[in-house]
Amino acid sequence: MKCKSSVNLIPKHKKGLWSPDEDEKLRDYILNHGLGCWSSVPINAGLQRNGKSCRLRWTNYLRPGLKRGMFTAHEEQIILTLHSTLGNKWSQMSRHLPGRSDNEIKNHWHSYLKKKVVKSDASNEDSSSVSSLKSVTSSPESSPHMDSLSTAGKIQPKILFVDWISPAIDNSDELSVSGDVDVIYPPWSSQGTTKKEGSRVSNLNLSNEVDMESDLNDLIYTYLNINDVNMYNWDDLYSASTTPSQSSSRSL
DNA sequence: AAGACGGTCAACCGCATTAGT
DNA sequence: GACTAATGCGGTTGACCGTCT
Repeated sequence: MKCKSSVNLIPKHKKGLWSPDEDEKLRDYILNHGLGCWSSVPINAGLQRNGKSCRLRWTNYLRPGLKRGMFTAHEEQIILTLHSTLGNKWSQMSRHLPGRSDNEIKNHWHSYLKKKVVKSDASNEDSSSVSSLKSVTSSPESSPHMDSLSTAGKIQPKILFVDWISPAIDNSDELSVSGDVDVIYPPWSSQGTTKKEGSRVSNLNLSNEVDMESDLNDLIYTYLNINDVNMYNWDDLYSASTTPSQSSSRSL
């Protein structure tokens, strides 16, 4: 945990909005060196920021795979479901919404969803919409997207960031979905760097481990609702995580 | 046209937790 | 076990922008 960095060498830390130049420095540094000690990142990257600020900027804005843009109705439903069971556990929610940062979910909740819920509760306390939401949220495993996922004929995802998979799942090399899925272990992935040495695309044949199924299915269902893959920063992803010949999912 | 107001979002702050010494 | 520093997390702030009056 401790990091032998020369934090004291930093005279003062810049605050406020990030400039494009700063973004580029941070992105270039992480893509080239991977994630290590955040306190040393600004020094090595030539930024007058503290490590905390760099981490936030990376996770909320620069990290490849971030979706950005409007939340879909499905994503909002997931947030409502999770919030009713987890409360204000934004980081836990973000694990169920690949491509969304905890900050993004939190902001969307405070700016929109919270009011929506309040309005809904006030207008129809005994309405079916409220009761249906509560019935959905009584058990995380019984969420509507989980139910519909079990139906046949769904398109399978072709590619997943390892960061989108919970650490619990990633403890095994075998993942519990049917078919082939490309799991990407990019150099910035804390989960992937040690196990896969980064910069690899692993084409995994997935097995049927029941105890892992629900979490991964949840994740995949979310993925299936992504309509426009171009909203992802695929260029950054592939340039950093693969060599051109390895991009088996390039056709996505 | 311009000021007020409200909504959104990026970023900061402070506390809690984790992990090394 | 105590101390210390790094990191994670949630709450809050402030800048910006669009709409309203």
